[in-house]
Amino acid sequence: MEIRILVLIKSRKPNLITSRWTAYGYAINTMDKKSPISITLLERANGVTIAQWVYKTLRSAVMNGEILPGKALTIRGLAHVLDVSPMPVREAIRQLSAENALEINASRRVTVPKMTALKFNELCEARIALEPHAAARALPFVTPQILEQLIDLNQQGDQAIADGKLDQASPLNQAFHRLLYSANPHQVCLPMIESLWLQLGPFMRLASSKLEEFYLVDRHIEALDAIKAQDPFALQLAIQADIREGIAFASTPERLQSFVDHSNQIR
Amino acid sequence: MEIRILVLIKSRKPNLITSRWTAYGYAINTMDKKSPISITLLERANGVTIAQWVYKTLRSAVMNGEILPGKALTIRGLAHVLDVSPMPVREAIRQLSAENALEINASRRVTVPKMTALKFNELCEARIALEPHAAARALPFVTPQILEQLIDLNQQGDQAIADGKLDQASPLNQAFHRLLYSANPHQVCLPMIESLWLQLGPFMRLASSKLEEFYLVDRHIEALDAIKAQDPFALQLAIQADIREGIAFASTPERLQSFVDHSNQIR
DNA sequence: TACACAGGTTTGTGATCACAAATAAATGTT
DNA sequence: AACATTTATTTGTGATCACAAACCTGTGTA
Repeated sequence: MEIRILVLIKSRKPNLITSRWTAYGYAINTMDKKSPISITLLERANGVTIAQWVYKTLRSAVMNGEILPGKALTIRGLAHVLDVSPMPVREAIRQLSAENALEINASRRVTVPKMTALKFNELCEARIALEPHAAARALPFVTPQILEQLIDLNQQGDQAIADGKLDQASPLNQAFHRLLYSANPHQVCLPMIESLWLQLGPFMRLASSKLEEFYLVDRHIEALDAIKAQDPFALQLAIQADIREGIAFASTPERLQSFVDHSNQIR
Repeated sequence: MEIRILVLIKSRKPNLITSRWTAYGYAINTMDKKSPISITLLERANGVTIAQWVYKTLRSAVMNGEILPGKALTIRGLAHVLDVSPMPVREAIRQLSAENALEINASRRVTVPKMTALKFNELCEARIALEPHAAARALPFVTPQILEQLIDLNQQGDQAIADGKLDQASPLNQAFHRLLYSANPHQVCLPMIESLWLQLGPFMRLASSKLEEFYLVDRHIEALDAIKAQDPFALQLAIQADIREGIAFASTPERLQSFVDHSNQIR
């Protein structure tokens, strides 16, 4: 049962009436006091444990910027939203914090980390240190079949952009990179690269929401050419250029700072 | 109570007597049937949660090669050894597997991953891609105080080697690198680098146990000189050389393979 | 001797509960 | 009106339990 009434209540948050008594539309039912977290639920495949499903769901929510940086997440709150017990949520949170996708502060509160301009630079430079390397190490293992899949993914990405389906472009871009790097059967960099993507993801999403027009560019053609030519150096250059141009919206420190402010200001 | 008797028992493992009945010194007490996992317990600092303590303890056990690659770990078994409930062990295992220090196979069995020659190469090349980069990014932030601490750590390391305390050398070497990289206040690479160390750790320990004499060399002097000169390129070269020489015991594919075989053969 | 099968046991998973710490809210004081 | 204090609530942590799946081990069969 939920009763919504307009009532004068005390609060620390100053308002127009007095500094102590403010008008609020307040739900008596304590259930509604909980902060309005809403995340898109993924489909739960067969044979997947609840903990894994919670992990993937939370991961995609973070990646897509559905959880605002700085917002406190609670185990019970998430468990309630996801309609599971707190147990799998605990494990998922622990796993995500190990990947630096979530932050656990000293008093054990869980948040999506806030972005700073300097941290953004560090993350991008780390990508540039790792991804061209991973690409070059994978190059000898790219079979014609994989090359074909890469070409296909690239075309899908171009098509998505042409159709204005910008929300599909980023996952397709990631799929392109992931497929290339994982051609290497002894790949050890991919988890680290995914962690970097995960840390950049929410910011990219929130920042791009500020752009009226968001021109997506990539250097996949050059990368594919380098693969065909089995030229590791050209491939590294293409991947590096691809990364740098993907963050061109932060071309100057001032623009980057304005995006950072924007992504942290949203309430 | 433990009773050890020599008894003929059936077993799948063929032996000299018949293929089905073998002689075993067998402990009747079922408690002793459990695999003999023994790990050194770390001290539990004040205010540290049990889960964190379990995490650190397991982490150091993996790093020091106390748990043999391929050996199945059970939550209850570890909980019994560590004298805690299964709950914190679950969280620690989940965290370590997210850092690729432990492997969870399809049927949810937890093991320390086995090393292969190719994976070893990948891990080392990943270190070389990341660590010089992290060093160069940290260089502008190395204060005179940090430089002093680095010099001190280097001397401690040299002293440990001179005193034959080889078990102290590796942690001191890691501390040197860690301190350098973490001079950068916006460091994002360190968790990834630590993950690489963690994956290499058990193998390095098991491999070095095969060496009668294990000459430890480092290029810390060159690194310190480069820091003093604020020369990022020289620093990168020094770190790269430091890493490469640290794995010189695997100088040829054949030698590496023999170490891999050895580290996986131990029972 | 090799393989399949059946039993008993162990194991991971997920739910629930108790408790102390942390947070939030209300009250008191200046 | 601002700050300190008390009270109430929420929260993370860790323990215990139930259950199904996986595993081990001995037995039967070809």
